[in-house]
Amino acid sequence: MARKTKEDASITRQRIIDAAREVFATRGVSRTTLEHIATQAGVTRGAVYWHFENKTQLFNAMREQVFLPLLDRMDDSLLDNPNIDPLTAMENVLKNTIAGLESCAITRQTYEIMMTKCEYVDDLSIALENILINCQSIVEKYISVYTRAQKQGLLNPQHQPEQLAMDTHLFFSGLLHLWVKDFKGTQVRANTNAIIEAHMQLRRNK
Amino acid sequence: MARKTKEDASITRQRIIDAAREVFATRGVSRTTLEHIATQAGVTRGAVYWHFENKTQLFNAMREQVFLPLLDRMDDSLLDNPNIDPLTAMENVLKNTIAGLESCAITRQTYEIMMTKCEYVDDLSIALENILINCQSIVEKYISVYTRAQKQGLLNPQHQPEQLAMDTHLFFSGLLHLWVKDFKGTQVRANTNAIIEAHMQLRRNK
DNA sequence: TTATATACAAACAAGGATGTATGTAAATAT
DNA sequence: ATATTTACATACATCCTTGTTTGTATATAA
Repeated sequence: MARKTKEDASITRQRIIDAAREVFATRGVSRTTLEHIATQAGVTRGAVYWHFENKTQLFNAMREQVFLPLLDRMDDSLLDNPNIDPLTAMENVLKNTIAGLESCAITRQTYEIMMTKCEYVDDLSIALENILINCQSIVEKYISVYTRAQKQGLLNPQHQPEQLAMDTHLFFSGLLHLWVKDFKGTQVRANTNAIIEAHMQLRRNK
Repeated sequence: MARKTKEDASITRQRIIDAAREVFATRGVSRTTLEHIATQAGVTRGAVYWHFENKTQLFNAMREQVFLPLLDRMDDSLLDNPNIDPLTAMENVLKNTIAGLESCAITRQTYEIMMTKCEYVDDLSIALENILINCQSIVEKYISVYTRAQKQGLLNPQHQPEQLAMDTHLFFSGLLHLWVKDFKGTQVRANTNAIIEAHMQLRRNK
């Protein structure tokens, strides 16, 4: 074989990441060998070792491609809409996140891997810590939204933004988990929107 | 070495299960070898293979020791208390489940393994299906509790039992996940009871 | 009391998986 | 035009891990 141009190389790199995601999703991270990934990507292990130090670094690259952009989009939807009411904005964010899972196989596979097909020990436990840190910032965003809603009189007055934010975070975290695990669609996938609407309705001032 | 009596053998079997749980919790299921487990239990792999077909069967035995009794206790607390009001009963069940995690290292380790230290592929994916089935029955129990609460006029009248049940299930599922992952205690472990109380308060008629 | 099944330990065989080292042809720098 | 990287493929050595087989001392049954 011949040496590739820089552009070709970055394509190869991306194909290795895509291959890793696909094999991870079917075999689990631990049972996946670099040989599996290389074959799926149409290269040899030499190429994988050229682009990535080891399986963990490849895993991290795969994860970051999906989760880093995710937080950015959330900022855009939640914070930059002064014309729409905060509770509806939040409802839309939750619905759109699920819609993103439905429409994008890459996102779906990555969530599936992170939730049910990897073990957070040793080097991978850092990924879990990062997820925890993201949770912090998500809850803070929820708080700011509920605070705005409260100021606009949209909230049921006996509830506090901090409590509502944590409740929503736990609710949505549970929803994501069950959505991913319920791949047959019998429990939540069929009526996710109604579930989200009911959750938000609990908060609204009548 | 000598042959043990039946009682001795069942002790050995239990020690292997305990050893498996401990090693699983620190190294993850995949990276744990039967040699690790045997050493931790003070036996050789021969003993492990005598009592269990393979690692998967050992994993299932470990899991069932914690999760089968769990559902029973939930039945007792939720269904057999006609004197206490349903919403308070549910609040107590949620609080007690968390308290059980705090007080019992075996339960805690098992949850940790099931949530962050095993990969649900191949033979282990059956465990995930079982979890899903349990979710179904848990939601049904929640529905019956909320229905009783509704009949007693305890519920905010605009909410329906089915919606509340699913919302509570997702909330508590998320809470369990975050509780387990937040082993440093900065996010939820410190104030779990307040979070549960706030969740139930959202439902109560004023 | 003898035969058999039990509860393991120890030894064996075989197949991966990983990391590294080496080879190499072409792109790119000089 | 030549030298040097680059982007891989190929080959190698090592280390587990697993499953199975064999050995064995002793409960237990008959």
